[in-house]
Amino acid sequence: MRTAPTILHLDMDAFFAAAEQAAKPSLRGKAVVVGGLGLRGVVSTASYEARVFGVHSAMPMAQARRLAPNAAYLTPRFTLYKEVSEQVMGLLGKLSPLVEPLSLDEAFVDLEAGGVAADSASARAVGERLRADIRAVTGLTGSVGLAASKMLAKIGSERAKPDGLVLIEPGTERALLGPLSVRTLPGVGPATGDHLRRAGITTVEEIAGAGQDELVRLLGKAHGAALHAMALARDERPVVAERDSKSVSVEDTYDVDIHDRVRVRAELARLADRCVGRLRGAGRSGRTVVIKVRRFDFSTLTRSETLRGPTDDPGVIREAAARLLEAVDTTGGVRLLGVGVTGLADFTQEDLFAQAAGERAEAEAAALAAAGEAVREDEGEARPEPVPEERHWRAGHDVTHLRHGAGWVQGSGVGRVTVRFETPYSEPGRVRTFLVDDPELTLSLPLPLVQRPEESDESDEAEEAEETDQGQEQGQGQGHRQDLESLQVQERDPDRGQASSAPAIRPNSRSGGGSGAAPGPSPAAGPERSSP
DNA sequence: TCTGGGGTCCTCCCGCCG
DNA sequence: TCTGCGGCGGGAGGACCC
Repeated sequence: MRTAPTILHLDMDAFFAAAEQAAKPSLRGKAVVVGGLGLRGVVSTASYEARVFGVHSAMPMAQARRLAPNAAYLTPRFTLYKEVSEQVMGLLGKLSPLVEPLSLDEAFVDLEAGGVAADSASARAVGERLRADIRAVTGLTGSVGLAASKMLAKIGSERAKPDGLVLIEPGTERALLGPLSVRTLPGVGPATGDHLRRAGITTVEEIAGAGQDELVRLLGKAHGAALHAMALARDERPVVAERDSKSVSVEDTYDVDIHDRVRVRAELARLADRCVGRLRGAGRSGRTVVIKVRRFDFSTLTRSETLRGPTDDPGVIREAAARLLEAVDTTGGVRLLGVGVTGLADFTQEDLFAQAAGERAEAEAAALAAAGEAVREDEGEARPEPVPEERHWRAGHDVTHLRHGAGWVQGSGVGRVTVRFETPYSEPGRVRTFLVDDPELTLSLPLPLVQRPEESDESDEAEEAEETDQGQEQGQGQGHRQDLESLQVQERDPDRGQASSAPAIRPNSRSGGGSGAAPGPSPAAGPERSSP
């Protein structure tokens, strides 16, 4: 048990939403909600301004829209978040060789392994410097918790939010934890919380008082014992820098339930191919194939099959998934399908054969590899993507217009796309509306949130890059050019602008696509949010 | 109101085997 | 030959986390 607060937990504040606000000057200080905009989407992150209305993570998007109709609704831009995350993780890496990322916006750092003196003043100084560095490098704020264990460091950062630092002095842990809700402890979710409540246990000190035997009786061996230890502030889990993943899976929720069995089979095959793509991308293979089916009534079932050896062969995984589906009743419709692989290895059954059987088998393995390549080419064809990805005007995504410069998609629908022209370094910009197949409009890469001095002429470069893409874009756009005569370029006052209120039309039926709602300014949000 | 996607870990059950 | 038992792997589901 450590006696000094040498474990640091960093949690970026409302990460996705904050990154969007940094990228889009017109959204700063406004309610911003990032998540799936499809019919069955949920909220990934809500800005603090949106939380005032009761919007929070994991809430159904439809409910969020009712609570905060004037918020800006954006689809996630993982490219941007990953870039910012890498910058942040880079800063953490300077503190210690022992950094355990939990997600894009959260990590533990073992300061002791980084040679930081084991006293509160040193830890606090490191934490404050980190927060300043994060702000300077990314323009965003993060909250820091410092304590002698992971659990307490995490509780610390939670209490520090937003934009703060909390150090839990060794010796004060029990007093701090005691009155807190059982839900504060990691591993206590809605079900366990209910379970404990029915047993008359609602606070951490009541867990501690109940005794380990009672906890084990209530929750089972592993969970009960772990929870009792946590309640006594005992948490010896080390910071682990690298972890091999143990499974790879992909899943899709459909806007409308699928009833057609043939379509279910086709979707499952498509998911199997995507899963193999991810598996191969990670250089892994797997032995157990799992399918997941969520039915119309939200009941979820999984079926799995363990193969004789690990494989990354799309044909094998597709066939296994198809076999597993045969045992599942899908009458009534399915809302979600998934394919996963567990029992991961760094070699395949084919590799083993090759090793064991010498040259002849090696030749076979080569043939198999060639077959794999062929299938990979098939994957592209098999994917039903009649509309090129580039022409999906997803709310929040960056675009460049030949004449108007850099901006982002504010919304789209009925053949129009509304763009606000501004960059992370500009003043709030103006809004203009174009036809969705306007050849002068192209998707572009996210700009860094903080302008680096040597990149001051970056926007020019970005425009040049987009111009190179222009030819392709035009070619792709020819097929579905329509109602050119109705082209209208609408200009709006940047402060009062409201994007088209036309009904949302999703350019493609798969989740993740979609038209954004108009992120008009939300008058109620402003005054209620005092800047930190 | 209507519930994403990608994971991890745990528990329970069952059949097989010695 | 039958039965009981423990270990183990596989399969299914639940809970939780970000």
